[in-house]
Amino acid sequence: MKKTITIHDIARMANVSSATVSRVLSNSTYPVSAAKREKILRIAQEVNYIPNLLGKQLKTNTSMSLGVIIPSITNPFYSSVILGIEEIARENQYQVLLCNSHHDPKLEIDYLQTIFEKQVKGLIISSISLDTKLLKSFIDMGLNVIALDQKIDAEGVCQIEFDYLKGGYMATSHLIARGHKKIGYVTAPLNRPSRISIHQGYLNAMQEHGLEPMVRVSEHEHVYDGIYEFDNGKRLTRELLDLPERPTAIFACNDMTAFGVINELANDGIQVPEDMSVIGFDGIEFGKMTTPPLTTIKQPDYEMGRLACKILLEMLGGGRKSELDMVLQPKLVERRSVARLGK
Amino acid sequence: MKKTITIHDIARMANVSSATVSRVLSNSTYPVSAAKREKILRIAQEVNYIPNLLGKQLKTNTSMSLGVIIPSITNPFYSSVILGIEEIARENQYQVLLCNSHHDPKLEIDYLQTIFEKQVKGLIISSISLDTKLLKSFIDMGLNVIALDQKIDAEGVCQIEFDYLKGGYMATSHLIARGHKKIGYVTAPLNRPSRISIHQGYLNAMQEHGLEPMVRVSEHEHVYDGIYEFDNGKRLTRELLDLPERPTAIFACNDMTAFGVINELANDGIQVPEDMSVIGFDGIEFGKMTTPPLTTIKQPDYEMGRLACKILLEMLGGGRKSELDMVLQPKLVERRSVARLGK
DNA sequence: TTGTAGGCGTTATCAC
DNA sequence: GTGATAACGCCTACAA
Repeated sequence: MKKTITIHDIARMANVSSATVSRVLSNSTYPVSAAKREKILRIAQEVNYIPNLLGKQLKTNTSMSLGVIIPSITNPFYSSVILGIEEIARENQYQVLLCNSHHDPKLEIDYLQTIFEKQVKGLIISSISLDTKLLKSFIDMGLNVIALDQKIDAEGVCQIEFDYLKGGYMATSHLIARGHKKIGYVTAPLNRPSRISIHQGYLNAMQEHGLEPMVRVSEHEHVYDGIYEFDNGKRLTRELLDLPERPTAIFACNDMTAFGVINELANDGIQVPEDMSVIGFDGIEFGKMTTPPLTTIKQPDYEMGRLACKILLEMLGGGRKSELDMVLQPKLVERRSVARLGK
Repeated sequence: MKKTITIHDIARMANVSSATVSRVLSNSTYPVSAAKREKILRIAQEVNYIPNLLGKQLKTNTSMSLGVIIPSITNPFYSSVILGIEEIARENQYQVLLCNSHHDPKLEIDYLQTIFEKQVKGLIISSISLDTKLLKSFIDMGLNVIALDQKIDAEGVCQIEFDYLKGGYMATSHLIARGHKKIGYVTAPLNRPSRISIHQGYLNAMQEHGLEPMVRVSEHEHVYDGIYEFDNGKRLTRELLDLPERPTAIFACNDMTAFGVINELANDGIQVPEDMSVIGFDGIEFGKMTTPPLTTIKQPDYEMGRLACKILLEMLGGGRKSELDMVLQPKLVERRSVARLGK
């Protein structure tokens, strides 16, 4: 294993001081004679010099890394978010430290701590459980944080939220506009702000049209997991089908759940959208690949990641320190799982 | 913004030397009197001391980070791999630096360089394009690398491969065992070892039973992307359906492509598995959620990630430096997209 | 334009 | 047990 080469080695070989080498090799604007510059560059090349960023970072007190804490990377919504984050980070020479919290508050805290110890100055986090006191203390010590998707009630964090209420309202209104009156809503437990809002949006739309809500909520979840959502969709749909008066359309709190709905319907020989309309929520890529493709409410995942990272980098650059909050808007994506009633 | 506190500050406050503080706070086994230890711990607690890992890492020449370079996190296969990696990493106090290469050789090199400059000593990479000379030089300088899924021809890298040939053979044999004789194979371009192997496995099985291959290959891909695969599946299925003699079963080179196959069939009113059997390859989670659930060949993604990380950590721990290569085995996952012919 | 020297925060080697 | 002190590799006043 080769010995690693430092600027001092190069300085010796080039008969200059390590300061000069540093100035050349760190692309500083500091003036260095063309001859020496060229010589240093040549030697660095020859000996295959690799800078040790730890030294630089210790000195300058910057780690070119960003922390990202999300529940789970296998959730396609979050993997798109990360893709967006990482893309912007890369363009700015930053790298991403990935942390899957699994919604575990203890893990979140551990990650937060380690990240900060590594002198990471920027964090994007989607959390519902984080101790805001702790977060606040890190912010006081210079951490810049962006709360994604899930609101965090702490001063100084920039919020990028999503209008779940409007999304729920939009989905329901779409079904109503298509002539549906008996519209079922199936949802995971109402134990998160986002879920509560979607549900409320549904209720608002129904009430506005004098329609009777038909809601089915699954019991408390233990693990967050795609198959869990899928099974929820199946089970709750079963309940809806067993009703004396079945709905003509089902709205699911997320796309995975909607896949479960469609599956259960298919098992019963019920055609979508001919016999039953289905609408989801999230707009994950896989919705395009189901049969039929899923009509849904799009939450801009990839764009959300890009935006979050851009803002974070601005904050790091000393730009806007001001609290900037924003609410991203839902968008209806019409595919083929919703039919006009009585067509 | 508060001033950050160092061990020297604590040393001053406790009337001890910074060496003693370091010994206590870094959990060294070095003997320190109980009284001082207790005092130092108390003060550190009071002033909310946060160690600066950059200092430690510079001194000890270790960054507790691992690099992971994969094509794209939005590919569910890779997101499962990453989940596995990150889990094991976390259990060992390591963190993951995530890099999406999009199969771009230039990006891969950039990432590799940066990672190494950050003094990362362990890398897990899935690449088909990496310059092995460069990689070799990093290995010589102390980088430990594990090639995942895609073989890298460089001395000193540990390979964790997957038996694609056997997988392709298994899928085809399964269809044959179910009574199918006219079996179509649809695939993305045969420009990667893995794809070539699956294809070959198919050919082997067909030949072994004296069956005539029916292969459809899509033209060169530009972007790697789920929808691209899906569309491939649709288009190639179309070709198969337009044949004078249609197949009774279709084998797709991956699950996303298989979803496209199923979709195109459904658009034609062809029922799966009643009118046509379909089998995929990968075993991603979503295969459980389609209608019908997709029979497929499982490639152990999550377990692969865990295994890779475990081995990497062993290498880092100075354990096995020996070249250890392994080939993970495929597994048939029977769900409901394959029917026995003439049942 | 160049070099000297000090320091970033930590650990490790020595003496005591 | 404990404390100076010297690194680790780099940057950056400041002086020349």
